[in-house]
Amino acid sequence: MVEDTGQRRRGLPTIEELRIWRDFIETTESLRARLTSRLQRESELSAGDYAVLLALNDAEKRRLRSSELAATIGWERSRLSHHLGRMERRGLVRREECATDSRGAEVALTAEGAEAFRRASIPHLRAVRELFVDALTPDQLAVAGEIAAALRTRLAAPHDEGSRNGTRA
Amino acid sequence: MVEDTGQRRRGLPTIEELRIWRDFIETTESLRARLTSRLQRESELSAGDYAVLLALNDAEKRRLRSSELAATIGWERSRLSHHLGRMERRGLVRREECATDSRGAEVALTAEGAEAFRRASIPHLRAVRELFVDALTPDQLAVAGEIAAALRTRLAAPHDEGSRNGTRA
DNA sequence: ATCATATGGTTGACACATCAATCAGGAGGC
DNA sequence: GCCTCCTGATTGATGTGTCAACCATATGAT
Repeated sequence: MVEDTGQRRRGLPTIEELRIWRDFIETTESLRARLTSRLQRESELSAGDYAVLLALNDAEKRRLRSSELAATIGWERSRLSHHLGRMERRGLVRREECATDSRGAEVALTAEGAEAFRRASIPHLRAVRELFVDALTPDQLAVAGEIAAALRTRLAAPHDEGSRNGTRA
Repeated sequence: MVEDTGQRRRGLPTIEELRIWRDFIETTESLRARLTSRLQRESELSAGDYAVLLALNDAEKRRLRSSELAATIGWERSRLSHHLGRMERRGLVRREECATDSRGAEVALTAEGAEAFRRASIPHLRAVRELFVDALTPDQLAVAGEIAAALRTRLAAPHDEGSRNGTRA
């Protein structure tokens, strides 16, 4: 752990650090892909659909202003707009105009959307447990939380703008 | 840590476990997004471009059979084919027919592609260091490696097929 | 009231990912 | 040789993500 066969410290990761990085990012990526493909197979919902339905389902009266929804799930408005278009076509949500601000749109969960979410929810959570929670020791799980917090802090730090994104389970 | 305010253990994650999961997946997702947007800004390359260029650059004679390339970076052949089409249009790679198997294609790094990779590489690695390696304590980094290994093992286990995916740094 | 500007949201263009279908060329059996 | 089956790779359709441009309404200054 002191050898440093790689670069002689010039702001670049060592070989070992790089190995960990690649392992880490590829694995989380595979995990995400696996979970979404499973969700898709079992419930005909994409990860995006699930995030939207979850947020709406948790909301008062199962409806949200479009921009609040975007903020909740951490999406750009444009992305949300496109996605809502597709979901609306499938009957999962409905867009209605907002009483208090005529520019605004309210997004409402349809009965069909609520039902789809209900059906998807348990199996999805079970999958999260199987593929993530149960794969780790309690210690590892705790450190996973720490790591997320540390990375998030660094991402939030000034210095490098251009952030965006985030996906919900 | 023993309270378990949530579900009464029925294969579902507890509230706390779910919180960690969401933190974890959202954060890694943001990290990935940030790195790719930075790569894009600094080098006009997407994460996919980088993965392809890296693999080719490491290869003997800077060329690979299409399917070997796919295996190296863990992509489906179809995804790679589409991506190579776009990269070829930009002059980063060249597709040539394979001498030993006339179905096959060989993908070769162009001078332009090699140059683009060279320019992108250092800043990208520096970004990995800043946003990942340096954000973590040595212990956390080590555990990150363990976590990746544990998750990977679970993903590789039989039981749930439908995997695919993986991205390289 | 009028005008500049900010805000909420949509749109279009394009890159990217996944799936199913396709197609050409190898490989083995006969 | 010839037929079947397998394999390497491409294609098209569709869903998804990002960016920049856009439109309409709200808001605040004057």
